[in-house]
Amino acid sequence: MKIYNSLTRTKEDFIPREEGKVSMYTCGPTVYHYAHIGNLRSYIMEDVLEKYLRFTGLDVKRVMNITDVGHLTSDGDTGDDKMLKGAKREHKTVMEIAKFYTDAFFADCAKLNIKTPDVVQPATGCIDEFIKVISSLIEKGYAYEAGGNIYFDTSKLKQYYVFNDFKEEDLAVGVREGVEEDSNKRNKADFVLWFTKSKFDDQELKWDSPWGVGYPGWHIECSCISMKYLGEYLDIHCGGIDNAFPHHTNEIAQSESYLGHKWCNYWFHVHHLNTNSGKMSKSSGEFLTVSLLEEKGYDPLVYRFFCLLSHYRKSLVFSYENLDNAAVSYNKMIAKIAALLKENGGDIDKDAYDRLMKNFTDALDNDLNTAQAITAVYDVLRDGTNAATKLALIKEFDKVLSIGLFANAEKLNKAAENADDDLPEEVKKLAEERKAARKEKNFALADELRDKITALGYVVEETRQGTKITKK
RNA sequence: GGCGCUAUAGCCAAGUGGUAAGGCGUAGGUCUGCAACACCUUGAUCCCCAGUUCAAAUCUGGGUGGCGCCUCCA
Repeated sequence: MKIYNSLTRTKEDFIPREEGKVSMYTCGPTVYHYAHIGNLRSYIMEDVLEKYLRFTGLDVKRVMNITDVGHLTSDGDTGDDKMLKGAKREHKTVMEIAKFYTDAFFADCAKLNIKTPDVVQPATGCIDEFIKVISSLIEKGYAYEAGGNIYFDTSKLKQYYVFNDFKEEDLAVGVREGVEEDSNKRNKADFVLWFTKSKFDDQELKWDSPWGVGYPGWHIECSCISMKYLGEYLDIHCGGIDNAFPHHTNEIAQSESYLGHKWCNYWFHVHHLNTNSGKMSKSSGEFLTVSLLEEKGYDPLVYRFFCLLSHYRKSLVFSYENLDNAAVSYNKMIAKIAALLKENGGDIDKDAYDRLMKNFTDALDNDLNTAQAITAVYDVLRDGTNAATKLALIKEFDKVLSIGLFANAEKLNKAAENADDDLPEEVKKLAEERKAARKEKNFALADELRDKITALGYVVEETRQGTKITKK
């Protein structure tokens, strides 16, 4: 499989360090609010990556952190603590907030068929590891104390900017409103490993450390949690593109300084979901969550399908028009599969199976081209081979795509079978009358009766199998 | 200001040097009392300019537009 590596900025053959095994790390959510569907795009694409690696026979171990320690809006002693802000907003303790939104996050993932990683580790459970690594970095001369906080000294590195060709003097510090430069730093790019000074007197989560009571910086948790569960070497690190700098850059700085050797070989970055006005964020525009989409009548899997329709390294624009487009395509696809399920029968045609399977694997082997993989599903549906072969392929595809191709098609068929049973007596009666009217070719009456049924909230359609009445 | 990504039909989108996949929509048709469904048919020389090449949407250089990052962000 070829995969684009942000570190080398080229597509490379993916070769795990240990044959047959893959260690994979994902930056998890900060649990101070619901995840919006832009956040979830990354997790969907990473889920496809993980499942495809497994599909090709690799044994994947995937670890994800949960950020339940407050992040400041800047390394300077300014801004707000996100966890604390969330807690205040909802009159709960920080730990209650973390628990609530962690559960909410995994509930959303479940609706989107995102597999829970093998290890999920909240940052607050690894304070000892953080202290151990920070102590070692100080010993090795990569970190220093200033103004009560511990900072990483980026001037000690041969190359700090690994993903971008930033020049230190060109960095616009404080480019955002409300972000001030921290005068304790020796170098512009230095970052905090451990805080003891905070303007938040009521900071709930604090731990004792060799440097005083405080809490960890933003970046240290991912390095430590990864090393704790996956060891000194990592095959793939995933995350949103906005984390490439500074978060991932800092992770590399810390981890490699601590380990004394290269840490992670492949960096997989998912690009953003945008709205017409730019990047989707929690602070501006409509706050789009999975629950909101459900309220509006969309199956969460339609959103997953929508994401799969585009490449993970391209920014994707979300609009209801585009989602509707995806929903129509998705439902038609499901309907076709439902029809195949009724045919079934026949033996699997090995040649056709291999040929059509190749379309699918070729697509995903090429830097996880999911749009092409969806086309491979259409290739199957359109092909002249028998239903058994098609269904076998689709079942395999969906192990990776996870868009409920089989499950929803079966559901559709079952719903069609039981449709009549669920109808209210009133509707059934009108339907019988209409059937009789049609038989007598009294179409005026039939149309009148159809209008009555429609008025009760049902849709009447003549299919090739007979009259179908469904709830609107 | 610096750095990075990107630009394909009405919309979404693939394409990684050999003459533009697929999906949605549109229009026309077949079928059925009508409608819907289904099925068939229907569309672009690829932002602009220059260059390399027998050959470029695909490579190079220069523009222009969009998006992102530059210490909250997936």
